[in-house]
Amino acid sequence: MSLASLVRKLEQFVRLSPVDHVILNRASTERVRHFGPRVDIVREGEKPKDVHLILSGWACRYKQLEDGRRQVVSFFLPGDICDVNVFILREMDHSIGTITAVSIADLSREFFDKVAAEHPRIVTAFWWETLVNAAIQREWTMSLGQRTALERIAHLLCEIWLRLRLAGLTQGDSCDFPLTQGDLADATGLSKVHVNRTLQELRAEGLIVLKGKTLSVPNLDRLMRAGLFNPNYLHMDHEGRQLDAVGTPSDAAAG
Amino acid sequence: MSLASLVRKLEQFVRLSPVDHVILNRASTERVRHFGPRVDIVREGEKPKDVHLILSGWACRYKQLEDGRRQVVSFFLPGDICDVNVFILREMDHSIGTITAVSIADLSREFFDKVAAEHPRIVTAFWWETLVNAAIQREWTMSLGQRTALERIAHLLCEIWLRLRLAGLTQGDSCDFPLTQGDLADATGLSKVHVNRTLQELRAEGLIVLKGKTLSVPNLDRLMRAGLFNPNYLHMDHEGRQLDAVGTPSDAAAG
DNA sequence: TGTGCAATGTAACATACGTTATTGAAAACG
DNA sequence: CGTTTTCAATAACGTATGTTACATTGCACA
Repeated sequence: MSLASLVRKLEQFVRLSPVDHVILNRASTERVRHFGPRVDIVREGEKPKDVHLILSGWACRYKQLEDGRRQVVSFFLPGDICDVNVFILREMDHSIGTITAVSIADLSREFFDKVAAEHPRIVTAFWWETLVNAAIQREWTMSLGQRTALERIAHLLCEIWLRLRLAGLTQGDSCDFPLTQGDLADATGLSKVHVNRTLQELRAEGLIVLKGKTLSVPNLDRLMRAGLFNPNYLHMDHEGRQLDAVGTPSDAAAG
Repeated sequence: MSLASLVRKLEQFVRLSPVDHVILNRASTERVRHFGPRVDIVREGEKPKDVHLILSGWACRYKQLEDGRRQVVSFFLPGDICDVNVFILREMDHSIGTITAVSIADLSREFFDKVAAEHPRIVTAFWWETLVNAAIQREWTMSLGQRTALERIAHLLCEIWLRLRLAGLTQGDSCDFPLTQGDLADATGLSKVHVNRTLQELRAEGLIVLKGKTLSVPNLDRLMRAGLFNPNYLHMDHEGRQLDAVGTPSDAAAG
């Protein structure tokens, strides 16, 4: 289904050929699996076999300490690829769990070997994906190390917002937002109670409207300022294309 | 000089051919630069041109907020590669600065293109390096989000210790340790004062001896327990090779 | 071989955030 | 359609860590 999100995202960065499209399309329809919400897709310690492409739904990567302390280390949105080439490692150092119901396509080692040999544009696009994911992880390090609770949450919301927008999953100034306050707590290293307090503060300042499972961001600039958010780490611009162009896919693709 | 550390590290994971050795050797002697301590090698916002291989000395990646808050997001030790393929991005989202005097080799885009086309073993080794760096960044997220000050510092020391040992840079139970308490503070998201308090605590419990620029770890197991350290994320084992084999390079290479 | 600056150490005090507990409101479910 | 469970909200209280300030040590360099 939402192979569209992957292609849209990658094409923001590299122009893919018709053949590239066919390859990606085939890979994402061959071995599809479905999961319910709040379920593990992969567990720490397992041998990684395939690379997972999120077709729909939200998931997360998380780690746990012996005593149960849990940290969400990243979120996966539709169009995200879990870890290009993970299968060269012997075992997973983290788990992947769903937030909502999720559909994934399993991408085999053979698929990546073929891509590496025959589809250089896709290789570049996958490297871009890999480098951006690394940059996101660094930015989370920055957030957890230096940002206050309010800045941290504002920053995370900006990041999710921009990533959803790039994947074509925002409607106007709002989007689906299935994360619970507990999820936000696990991702930001805060307690649930403090996440609650902080969300109220963001609401009180009119920076967000968050109700049910919908988030609205009436003024992205203000939210970005509140979170000391600098979008450079998402590397959404390429070859002179500007961040503002996001949201107008036809223009962007033409660039 | 310390191309040895890179090769030793990579060979822990993939057996490289004699030709691979020649290629790496040439790349790491062609364009070498030297820097003093506490100096920037690359600055946020610049266009990435080359990939940097650390030949000797310690460096770090760091980010800064507008108001000056600074976070070290990773350390580079001899044999580390800064970011395979960064040059596909338009601009750096972080800076790289030296801790000690540092020598680096600049690896060009052409070098990576050539490797990609002709040296599959090196490609695999570079992917391993990339995946391990990602795993380290996730583990830092875990540390900053969930570990207490003492756990955080103990964990970081274990990580550095194992990475140095893999690079062949430990002597018995001690190693060079040029990080100041300020560096540790920037890396762990703690204040300098609290880093000082916490180091005293680690010393008092006999977990570390840290004096001048030398660190000794009399009992790695105990330090690992104090930091809730699980070495799996460093992916130092491969094809049945065990972590214990680290430190006996000839055996390891024979595996 | 001082002399200056950076790094370390210590103390007193401040605070952002955590913990525990309870309640109400939605969802999920049988 | 009630029942159960999860999620959100709020309050009272506790604490790990931050801040400011200053003293001490150690090392680079003149």
